[in-house]
Amino acid sequence: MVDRLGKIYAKLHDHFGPQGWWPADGPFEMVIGAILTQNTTWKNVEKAIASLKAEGLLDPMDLIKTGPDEIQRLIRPTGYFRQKTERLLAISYAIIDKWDGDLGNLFKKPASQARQELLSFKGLGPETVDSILLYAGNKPVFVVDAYSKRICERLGLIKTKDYNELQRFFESNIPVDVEVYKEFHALLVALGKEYCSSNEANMKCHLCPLEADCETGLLAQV
DNA sequence: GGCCAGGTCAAAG
DNA sequence: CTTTGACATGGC
Repeated sequence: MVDRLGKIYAKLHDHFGPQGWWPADGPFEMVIGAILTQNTTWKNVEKAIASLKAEGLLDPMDLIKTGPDEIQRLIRPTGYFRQKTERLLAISYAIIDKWDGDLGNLFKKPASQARQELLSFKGLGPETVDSILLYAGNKPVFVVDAYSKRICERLGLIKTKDYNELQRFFESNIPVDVEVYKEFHALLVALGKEYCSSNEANMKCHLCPLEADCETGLLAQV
């Protein structure tokens, strides 16, 4: 399985090229993006981040000085704007009075401890937290999302839908390397967006190895 | 108009 | 322990 995942990674990298994730100007902006992108297209997140940036609010201290109504208005395009505003404010307060104003202090801790601390926030689940650890903290933590689950299922790589089991599957079958983790996750999203929609009718089956005509597919000979 | 998007939580079954 | 509903906007 180590070998198969390695081949999948190589094929995806050949096909899509380097993804350069996460697109963010600094760790705090990355954290904001991780929260805002929950069940939402990145396109809408870009709008919201641009709005926050235009108001000079991409900083925990400036954010908490702003009224919730104003934040809700600025992030409206990302959906769930009331909940997400709460989450942005909660993490901002934590950065200031728990991590002394610097996310770097969180990332100095062992990954497992930082992970537990982040998971204790309401609204920060495993994917959001692991994205933060990997892309903002450069911790070797593999990020599992809806696409990686679906791709694993359709390729018959592993049956479980459990987050922790899927994460363990990837982490124990690819090299422990932050850059590889980042790139692999981003590549799985790229593949998923194009060829592995949740709606099977939208799948481009010529590239899906589970379909009959997939011999020439991207992953067919893996 | 219906379905989906780089999820998460609380309440049921 | 698994399933379901709520949260919400924008694009196709």
